[in-house]
Amino acid sequence: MKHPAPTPQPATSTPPVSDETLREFMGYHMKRAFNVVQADLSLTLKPFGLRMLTYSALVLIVDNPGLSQSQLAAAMDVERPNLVVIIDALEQRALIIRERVPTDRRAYALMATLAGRQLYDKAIAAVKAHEERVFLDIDKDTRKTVIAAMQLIQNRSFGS
Amino acid sequence: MKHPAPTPQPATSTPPVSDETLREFMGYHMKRAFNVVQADLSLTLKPFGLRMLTYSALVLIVDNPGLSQSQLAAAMDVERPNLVVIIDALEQRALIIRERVPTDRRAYALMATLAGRQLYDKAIAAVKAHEERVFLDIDKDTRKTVIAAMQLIQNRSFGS
DNA sequence: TATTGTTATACTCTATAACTATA
DNA sequence: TATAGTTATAGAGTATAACAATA
Repeated sequence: MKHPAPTPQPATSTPPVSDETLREFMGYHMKRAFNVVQADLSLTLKPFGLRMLTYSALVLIVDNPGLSQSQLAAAMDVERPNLVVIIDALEQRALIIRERVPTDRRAYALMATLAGRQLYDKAIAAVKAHEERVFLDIDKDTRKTVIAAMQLIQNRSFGS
Repeated sequence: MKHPAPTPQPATSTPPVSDETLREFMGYHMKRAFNVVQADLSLTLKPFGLRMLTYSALVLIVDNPGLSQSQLAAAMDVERPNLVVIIDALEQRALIIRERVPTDRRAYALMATLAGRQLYDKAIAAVKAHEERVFLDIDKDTRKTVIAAMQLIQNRSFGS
């Protein structure tokens, strides 16, 4: 992602590149907007040593103490192998612990530590501020409309 | 991305994972929805041997014949080094050509070949069908609202 | 047999530094 | 000196196959 427009354009420049064909596609607008959101979210989480995925995993573990890695992978819509490094990162920083489930010794119960819960609080506050910043120009009703539309896309998800 | 819910859940299963905290964030809904769009777009483009980025590049080159790689990189919001492989892929399939600009022999003028323009037509038709499929449940007014919101996010983009 | 977590692997996307050839 | 394109490289995200331990 690039953040500002780096070239002040001397007014008598080459004609700008037309993206009118792509702008007819809603997916194109979604991608470009999400790039902006994602770039600012990354900057927001960096002081906490978190990335989008480690942040999401931490939040889900705090909110669902004892869940397994398989459950977490399903919730985050990532493959189990990719979750391993995410969990490793959180565990190495002692934000979460892996504890063997006595009734099923294949699985781990994931639980946040006190440090994990404290970081959760701080990170969530920062992400809320980030969203207020990024979505400042979008009024409450529009936000609800957007969220409802995003949920319709997910439900479509190609079972239904 | 996983597409259907793979486990029919025997009704007396473990409680589902709660993502209520994350669901308060619009960025979370944008990401999950875009994942669905992106997964279906990839499947849509695969028969044409295109990925999202090679498709976008092809469209912009057809629509802006003679543009330079720097201009294209700026339009696509990718770094110049990353564009090289994208352009290479299109050129190796003879969908576009690189032609030296006589007035500035550092730059290439990118132009689509006949095959490139023909693939452009087919790919755009397929992507339109893809969007009709994925956004079927979203009515016209809502689509306009969503697109307008996405554009507001991009304009925010952290110069302004 | 099936599932949990893991390793190994590979492909894509992204970002930076440094080079070359031109300007 | 600055820019266009390139190379090399590294970091992330994502996907599949195959394995050990356990069910």
